Amino acid sequence: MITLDEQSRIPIYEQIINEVKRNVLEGFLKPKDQIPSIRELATTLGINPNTVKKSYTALENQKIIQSKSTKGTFITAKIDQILHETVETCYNKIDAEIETLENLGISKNDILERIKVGD
Amino acid sequence: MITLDEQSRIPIYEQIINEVKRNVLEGFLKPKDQIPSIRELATTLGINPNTVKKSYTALENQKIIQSKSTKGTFITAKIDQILHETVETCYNKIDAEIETLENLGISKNDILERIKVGD
DNA sequence: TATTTGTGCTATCACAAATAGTACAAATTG
DNA sequence: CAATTTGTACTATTTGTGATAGCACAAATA
Repeated sequence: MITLDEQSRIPIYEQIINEVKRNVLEGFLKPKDQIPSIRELATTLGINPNTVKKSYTALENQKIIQSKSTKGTFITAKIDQILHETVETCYNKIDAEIETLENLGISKNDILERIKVGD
Repeated sequence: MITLDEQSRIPIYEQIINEVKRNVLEGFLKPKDQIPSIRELATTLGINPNTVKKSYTALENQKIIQSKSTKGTFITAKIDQILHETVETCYNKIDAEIETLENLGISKNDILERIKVGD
């Protein structure tokens, strides 16, 4: 299931890219699975087909999907392929925030304690 | 010192806002300190004065600076005023990334271990 | 034959960011 | 006094990106 966040600063076409990756990661999509056609997804999301096409082209360049003329578009990436980069990106963002907090004078122990208890 | 990241998706006027706050947080700027005039900062950064003005107006609305006609612009906020919101924002971002990682099947313990050793 | 698929292309719109330029009043400086 | 610098205010324009609109084509399918 692909959903969009209208408020986000992230453009729609990038959100679609992220959503497809998320669906693979969560096991909703597996290799050889067919994803919605450009026109169908555009209709579902209430957006223009060209916007979906832009996402699909990018995903194809990243070897995550493969489009076959007159057939449809299919998943090629395995979970592992996407997992690593996603996890790394997450940790990088966390590290950056921690660095900011440390620069504000907060000790790493305090930060870890606060993170441990959660929100 | 105010610097910009050309590549960032964050607009220049927002980057300036963040930079002023950062300088206060790091102790480079204190209450009553004068910050560069609109025209001067614009020249330094190689941008349009109107862009700087937009940032200063926003900062003034947030009670972080105060502009005095013909005098200049001055810091009013104390560190504490900005600290709380900044820290909260950081933790919120971290929490969001952790949630993503947990959704990918990584245990909180694993995440904390990875964070503990750092980058 | 009609439909659906991906693909490709051009043109256009919409919006926000940023720029350009001008002008004014008030204070400072020389 | 004259020149400069300050913030302020305003309009118009440019720019870049995202998104839309619309058309057309070839190939496979039903």
